[in-house]
Amino acid sequence: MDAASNLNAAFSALADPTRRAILARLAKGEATVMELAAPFEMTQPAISQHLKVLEGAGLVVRRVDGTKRPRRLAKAGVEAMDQWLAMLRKALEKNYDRLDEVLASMEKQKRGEKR
Amino acid sequence: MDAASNLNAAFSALADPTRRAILARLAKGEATVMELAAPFEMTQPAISQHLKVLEGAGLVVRRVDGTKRPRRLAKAGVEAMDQWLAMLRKALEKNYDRLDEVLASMEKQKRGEKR
DNA sequence: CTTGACAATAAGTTTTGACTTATATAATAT
DNA sequence: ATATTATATAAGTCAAAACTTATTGTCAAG
Repeated sequence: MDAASNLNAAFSALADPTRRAILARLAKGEATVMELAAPFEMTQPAISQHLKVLEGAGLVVRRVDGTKRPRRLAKAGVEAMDQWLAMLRKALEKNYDRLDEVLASMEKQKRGEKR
Repeated sequence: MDAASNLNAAFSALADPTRRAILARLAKGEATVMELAAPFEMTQPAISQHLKVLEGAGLVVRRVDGTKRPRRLAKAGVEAMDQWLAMLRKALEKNYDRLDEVLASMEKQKRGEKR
């Protein structure tokens, strides 16, 4: 479970639109498998499998409540991706070519911010 | 090219460690295909194919210089992912009441393993 | 103790992805 | 023109992903 494999798992988890939709739903609060499955045309096992992927990526955690297994968002995975993307973002801010630079600073001035 | 398919492409592009390494290299500045291929044991066509994926995701752009086709980072894709992740991050910050965590750890302890 | 609801797992199918080798194109140098 | 360098495309292979249906495990209610 090194950092790279976490990123593999996390980014590839988000590559699937169903899983992004599940996360978006969970961003509103805890939900059971059935609740998560409802909006989709997929079967319940399919959703369970997606959830397994999301858990493996550290993006979601499971709780036990009777026969239910409500899920909620987990910080771990989101933070890992966030940090990696921050690296790219930083590089983009630093390396942009002249044109980008001019355009970017013009944009920023509109908001009263200066780099 | 709607927003969702951009996200599909962008996240799935980042799911591959070779492609993340390519992006990390490009974060240091423009590079040709051969330069990008050098650190890997893969063949040149494999790298060209990875670059095609990255371009499709709007993460990388191509320039023409003689027979060379140097690549550099592009903002578009990074920003799209960034915004999506921001949504999750926000949800996590919002839901980060200690109550959730306390409940979670209580559940965990209560799990007394009865068969 | 049986039943029904909730969820996970198994096994099979079909797409999709990441490579390979071989070949093609395009600009540059000889 | 021909060769060389840089890259792209084509075609095929193999593994992994995303589903499906069928089945199983587990709890809680009657």
